[in-house]
Amino acid sequence: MEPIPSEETGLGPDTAEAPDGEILGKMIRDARKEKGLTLEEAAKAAAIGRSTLSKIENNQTRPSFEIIRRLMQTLELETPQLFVQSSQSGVTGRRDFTRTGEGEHKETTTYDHELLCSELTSKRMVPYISTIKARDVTEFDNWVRHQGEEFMFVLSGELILYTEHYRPLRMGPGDSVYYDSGMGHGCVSVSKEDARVLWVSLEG
Amino acid sequence: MEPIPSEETGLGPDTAEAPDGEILGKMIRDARKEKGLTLEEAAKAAAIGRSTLSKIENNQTRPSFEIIRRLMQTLELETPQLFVQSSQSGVTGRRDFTRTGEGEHKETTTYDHELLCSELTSKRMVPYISTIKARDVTEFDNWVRHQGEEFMFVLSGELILYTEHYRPLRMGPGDSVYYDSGMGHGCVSVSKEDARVLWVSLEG
DNA sequence: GGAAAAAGTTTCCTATAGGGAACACAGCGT
DNA sequence: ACGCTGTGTTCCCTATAGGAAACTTTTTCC
Repeated sequence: MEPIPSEETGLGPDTAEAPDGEILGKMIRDARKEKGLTLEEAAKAAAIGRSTLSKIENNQTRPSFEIIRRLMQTLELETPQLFVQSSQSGVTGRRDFTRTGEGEHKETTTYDHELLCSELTSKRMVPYISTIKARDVTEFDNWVRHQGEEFMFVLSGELILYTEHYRPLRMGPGDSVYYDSGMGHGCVSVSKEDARVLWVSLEG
Repeated sequence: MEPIPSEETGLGPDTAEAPDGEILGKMIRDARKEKGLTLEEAAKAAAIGRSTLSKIENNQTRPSFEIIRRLMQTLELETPQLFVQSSQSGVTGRRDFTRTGEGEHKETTTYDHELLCSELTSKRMVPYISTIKARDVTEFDNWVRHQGEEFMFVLSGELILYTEHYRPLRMGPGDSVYYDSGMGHGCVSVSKEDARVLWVSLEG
């Protein structure tokens, strides 16, 4: 296995071609198979015809919204992924790689943040690793809050997550939490060492 | 103030209810008015007929999925809105904790996915840990693609990320990558052991 | 292997989606 | 009043979605 040269950050070629609706059928078939249903079963559950479903899966028809809606429910498909090919995303056709430890750093008194991508403007999510410095805190005072959603995953150390309206939550490596970042929140490392967490933040 | 939920898992009503015939038209008309478009303008922008749009708004037809998709794009309607009424801003004031290893599992031949939250409907991002099973692959065949953006962080193992239009990218623990998930992509573990990665996916 | 059952596809027909164009109905200015 | 323009609705026709059943393929079981 030959070594593959590392490269990049940012730019890639445009994905000029638009993935057409051919994908819809495949997605539905995959979803059905995933649930282990036959055409008959799925069709019945969705109150549509067996043949109709077959045609949809083979992209031989342009199903009505109503039909798709019913299928979505029975197949428990996540809605937005059905709406392929809209893409107003800034990252279209891009890949942005960050080698461990090489992200841009930003330090405060309690945190050391390492940004895990090279630029932010084209991206909707913001991924970074934070080192939470060990310190003694009795009273938690310094709430952070910013409109949006946030996902946090503990890489190492032990920490306590403070969240408004909730009891403090003690977390260890591998634990994770998803929360409304509009709530006040903040972390304290409770281990002797610093704690490291991966954060992914989504505005809005 | 809301009583604080004592347990940390499972929140959000799972209303997969869809707008029935009556509502769909109204939602679309409202959205169009909101943007200050006339039937003519909206129809043209969505590449559909003026009369068709009129009928849809008056619930005099059962539009095809394709038509609705186009309308959604031009009217910039939030997708789930069309399927789920009620419960907007899903995670507001919520926290959803997952203890390590206790997420819901979903297994395929190449992956073992562990979902890092208890439910998805209220959330915009999807966090999960995937174990990429070690296997021998010469020809990479099975592209995954789904509209949106994705962030991936390698927890352990060595793997190669395949991305359309890019050279394969070899990654190790701590490395991460942010990419357009609409590009075909997929991973292969190149270590003897399985590789583990943290994924955060954002649709749309 | 062969028969039977199950799963999936194709055929056929009817109801209707979708678009063009005619129609209706405002406002607005002269 | 009168056109005139811009907006939304209705009519009409063609293409096709959707379902029942016929047909084909795959799987299962003896």
